[in-house]
Amino acid sequence: MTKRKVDVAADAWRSVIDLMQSRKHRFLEVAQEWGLTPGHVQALISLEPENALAMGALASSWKCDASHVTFLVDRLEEKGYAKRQPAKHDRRVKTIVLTPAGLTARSAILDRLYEPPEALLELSVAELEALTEALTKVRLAADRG
Amino acid sequence: MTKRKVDVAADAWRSVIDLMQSRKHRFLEVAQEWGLTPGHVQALISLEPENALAMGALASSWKCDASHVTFLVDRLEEKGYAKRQPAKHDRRVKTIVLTPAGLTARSAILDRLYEPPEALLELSVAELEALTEALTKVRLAADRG
DNA sequence: TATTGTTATACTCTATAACTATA
DNA sequence: TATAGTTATAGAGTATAACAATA
Repeated sequence: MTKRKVDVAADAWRSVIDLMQSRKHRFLEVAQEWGLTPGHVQALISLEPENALAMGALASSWKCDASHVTFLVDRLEEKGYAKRQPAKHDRRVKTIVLTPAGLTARSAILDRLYEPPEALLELSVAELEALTEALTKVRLAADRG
Repeated sequence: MTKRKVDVAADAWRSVIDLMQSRKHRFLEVAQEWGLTPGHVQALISLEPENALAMGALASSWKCDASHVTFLVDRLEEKGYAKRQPAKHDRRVKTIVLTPAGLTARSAILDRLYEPPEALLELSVAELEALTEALTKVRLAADRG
């Protein structure tokens, strides 16, 4: 008896989840290294240098209340990682841009988060390439859907 | 010029992280469906039926303070999903066991969490099997390390 | 006296509601 | 009057410290 594709997919997905679960402390760890809360790390890394957003847009993107965006951005501003920039066309709107220090911190944090587990090196280069290709394909499909 | 293995591994890991990122809302969603906080869901699914632990052991496992374990277990007990069982050998120690309702809830929640994204079906069965095999290998290596 | 777990309390994170400034 | 963001405030979640019961 052969498995149906959905069951094979379920096995594969379960392996992804279980692997992530075993690494879930990493995020908290990185936040502590930088003296930030996990929420502030999440905020900092989602501030894209080439696509500065306004407070309101951040609230939607982060799926939280506008008042909480104020709270998060306040701390990032205190840390010198971001600053509010009133928009030219409408002075109510404030765009959040990363400072040079913020850019540096953000990319250092991303490096730490993307740091692969040692165990990944047990795979061959061919297996690693196949893995990347497969998961990228899935993510692109997910983004479309 | 060919890439070094560590760089290929970094690409692979990044693809895992990015994929998970795109699904991070799922956990919160499931928690809401069950009228639980994410913390309580995390607690419930980590209570293994075949390996009941005491409060103190849960505090280490969950990397939180003992007083917070009290808080979490209180809610699970109120919901009827778990109960405290004073240990025979030392009546200070309380072992937390899942009730029948807790067992049912736990496995239903796990089913929801393990539910694969539609997009995974874009991969062939062979690709899915390779994915599972590779990630399982990594996780086993990580557990050893 | 030392240890397991709880209670009292305070601090952090997050949301809701009232407010200010601009449009 | 409506909208962008902030301030005041209250509710969860989490920790620290003092405590009770048992060892």
